[in-house]
Amino acid sequence: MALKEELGLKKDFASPEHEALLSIYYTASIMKKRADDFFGQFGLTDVQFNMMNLLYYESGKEGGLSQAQISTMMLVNRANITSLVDRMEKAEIVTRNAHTNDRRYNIIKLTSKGKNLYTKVEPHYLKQVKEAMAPLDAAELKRIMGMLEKVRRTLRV
Amino acid sequence: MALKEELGLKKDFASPEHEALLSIYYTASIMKKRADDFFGQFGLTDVQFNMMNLLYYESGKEGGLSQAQISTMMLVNRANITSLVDRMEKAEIVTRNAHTNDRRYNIIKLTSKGKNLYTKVEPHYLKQVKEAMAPLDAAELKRIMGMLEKVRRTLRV
DNA sequence: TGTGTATAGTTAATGTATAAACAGTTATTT
DNA sequence: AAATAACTGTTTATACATTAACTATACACA
Repeated sequence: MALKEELGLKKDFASPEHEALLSIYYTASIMKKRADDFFGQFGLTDVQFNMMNLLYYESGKEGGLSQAQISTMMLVNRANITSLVDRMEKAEIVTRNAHTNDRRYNIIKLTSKGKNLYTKVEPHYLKQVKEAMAPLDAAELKRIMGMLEKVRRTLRV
Repeated sequence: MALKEELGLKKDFASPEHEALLSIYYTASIMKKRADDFFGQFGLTDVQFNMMNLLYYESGKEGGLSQAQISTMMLVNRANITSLVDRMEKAEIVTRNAHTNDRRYNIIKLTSKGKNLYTKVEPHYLKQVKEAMAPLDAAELKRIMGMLEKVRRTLRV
């Protein structure tokens, strides 16, 4: 069933370009809903898990990341990170400490509770990801990533 | 530049499936930001324009749509539509009237101001869409839509 | 005829996103 | 050294997303 039917529309899309753009948009929207449902089981949101992933794998020699670094890697405004860290600090998943040399920075780190939760959830998450993308074979995965990269390059200009 | 470099990550993605999923997610996120910037010129958001599009092209014999119909076509919870219509009613873009036969329904219609604004913005929007998707030729557009459709089918189950 | 069920819309609590304005800290420049 | 610029994080106002609980209305059927 094509997007038009999935949304219950009567009118055709204005152009193949429009249909493709909306396909990307709505597919991402459905993926996000599924991810949020999944992470809800563990008391997390998809955004929170994403931040935990960054802290787990991308931490620098400080053993953590600044809020600005996190916002760059998540492609969101840094104002977001303030409240996101607030919530996760309250849940005892991360700590927030001033950088010793440069007091402009907060260094965010996973607590041991946060690390344990991350390693517990990650394998289940990666299994879900494989299942979600199962209809695409290796060549298709490569092709779709290439096409999306070209689109992003155009959008970034 | 691949996604890993775009986000400034050190570690590789866990699998091609994971990278592809995040490619879809982040591409949609960048598209949304661009759309919101674009519609901001006209005092609109992307979500508001999307609703105007539905009212313009998908209205039934009532000459409008119910909030439940709108929420279905936008793939969002109906609770969203209450405040969305509130804001657009305030901006005099739409009207909200009780259905005469079934008073459970609100019928949402574009005002003449809303229609004028829609027809003014639409051609510029469609031009932007063509530009954004220009790096993909007709065959690629078809291919990416087919792949995304397969993914959605798996996610919906 | 009345009772239970389904549907539409609203509200409240919560999470995430933006932009703009601000304070504090550090870097640069003259 | 003092002035300026750049950067980090926070706050506020606004928009949009969810779920759960609620009211009102309509329908189905015993």
